[in-house]
Amino acid sequence: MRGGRDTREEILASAEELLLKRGFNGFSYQHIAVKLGIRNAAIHYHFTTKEDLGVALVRRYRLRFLSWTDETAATQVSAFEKLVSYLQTYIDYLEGRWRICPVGIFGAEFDAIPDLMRREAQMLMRDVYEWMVMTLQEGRRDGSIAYEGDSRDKAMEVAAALQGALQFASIAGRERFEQVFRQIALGLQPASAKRSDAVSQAA
Amino acid sequence: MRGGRDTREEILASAEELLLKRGFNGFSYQHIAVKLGIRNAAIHYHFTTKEDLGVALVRRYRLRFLSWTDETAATQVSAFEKLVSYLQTYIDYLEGRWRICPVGIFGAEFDAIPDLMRREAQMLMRDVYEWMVMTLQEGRRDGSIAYEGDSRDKAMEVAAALQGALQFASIAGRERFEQVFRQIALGLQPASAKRSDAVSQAA
DNA sequence: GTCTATAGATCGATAGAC
DNA sequence: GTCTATCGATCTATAGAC
Repeated sequence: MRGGRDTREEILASAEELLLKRGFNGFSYQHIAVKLGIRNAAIHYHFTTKEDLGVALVRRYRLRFLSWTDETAATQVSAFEKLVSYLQTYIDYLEGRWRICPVGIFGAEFDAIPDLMRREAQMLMRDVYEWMVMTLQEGRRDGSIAYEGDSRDKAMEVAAALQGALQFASIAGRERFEQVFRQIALGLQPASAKRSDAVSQAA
Repeated sequence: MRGGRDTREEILASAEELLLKRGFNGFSYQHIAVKLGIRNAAIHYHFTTKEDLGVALVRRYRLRFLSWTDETAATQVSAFEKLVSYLQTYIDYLEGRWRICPVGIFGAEFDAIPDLMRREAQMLMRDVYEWMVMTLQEGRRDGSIAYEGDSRDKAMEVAAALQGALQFASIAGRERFEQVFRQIALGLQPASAKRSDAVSQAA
C-alpha cells in the first residue's frame, strides 16, 4: 500500500488497459511501473511472473462476467434486453470503463501466451458462449428475440462480431463498433418490434 | 537465393504464419531464421527492419485482396456467391493456405505496432470494407442477398464476425469458424433460397 | 546473398537493503 | 511493500568477411 492506495488493484487496472491496446506481448512491467510511479520490482512482489499477472487478468474478467450474469438473471427484463445490455458493456470497455470483458482478446496471439493463460482464456470463452446460447434460446421462448438457424451458431456469430468490432474500433475508430452494435440488435429483433423503426432499406 | 529457392518469399510466408498465430510482437527474426535454416542477418538483408517486414506483409495482403476482387468482378456469379467465396478464403487461411487476408489482424495490438504498419492496416481495412459494402448493395439489386438495415452497418458486421471467428478458431478450434460461417451465409440468403434448406428453428 | 560476430537496448526475474 | 542493483536471456540491428 502507498498512502491508502491499493497498488495491486492499480497494477491490474493499468495492465488491463495495456492488454487491450497493445496485446499481452506488447507491454512490459516497465510500462506499468512508469505509469504508476513505482519500480519494476514492486510489481514482481504482487505478481511474481508475467504469467501470474496475465492469469489474474483473465480470471478477473471471468469473475466479473459471472457476477454480471448473476445480477441480470435476478432481474425481470426480457432476454433481448439482457443481450443488448451485454453489448453495452463493450461500449463501456471502449470508453475505458472496464466492466466485463473482451472474450477473444488472446485469439490474435494465442500461441504466444503462457499455458495457464490459454486455459483461462478457454474457460472464459466457454462461459460467455454458454450464457449467450442460453439467452438466445430464452429470447426465442419469451418472444423478445428472433433469428434463424441453430442457437449455438447464432451465439458464436454474435460473440465473434462483438470481438471483431472491438478490434476494428482500435483500427478505425469507435464508430465502427457502433455500426456493428446497431446491426446485431436489428438482426435479433422480432418482426413486431421492427415496424416501429425507421430502418433504411435502400442505403 | 539458395539452390533456386526464393528466400525473400519464404521469409514472407513464414512471417505470415507466425503473425497469425502469435501476433506481430510475438515472433522474432530468430523464429523465422530457425524455421528456414538461415541466420538472423540474412533476414535483415531482405527486410532491414522488422517494420519493413510488417509493412511488406500487410501490403501483400492488400494486393492479394485487390487482385482477388478484380478476378471475381470479371466473372458472372451473383453477389451472394462472391461473398460466400470471400468467406471461403478465410477457411483457406485456417488451413494454412494463405490466399488473402485477416483484415483486422492488428486490432489486438494496434498501439504496439510501428506507424507505417498502422497506416497500411487502415488502408487494407478500408479496401475490404468498401468492397463488402459494394457487394452487399449489388446483392440487393440482383436479388441474391437480403438483409435489413444500412449496408455499411451490415458490411461492418460481416467483416467483424469473420475477424472474431478467426480468433475464436485459434482459441477453441476451427469448428468455431464454421459455425459463424454458416450463420452469416444463412443471414444473407433471401427468403426464396431459404425454403430449400432444412434449417433448424428449434435448436 | 549469406555468413560470423557483436553492439545496444529491453525484457523478465531475483537478491537483499530499508 | 517498495526500493536499488543486477543477472541472464532475448531482441533488433549493424559491420564486415566470404
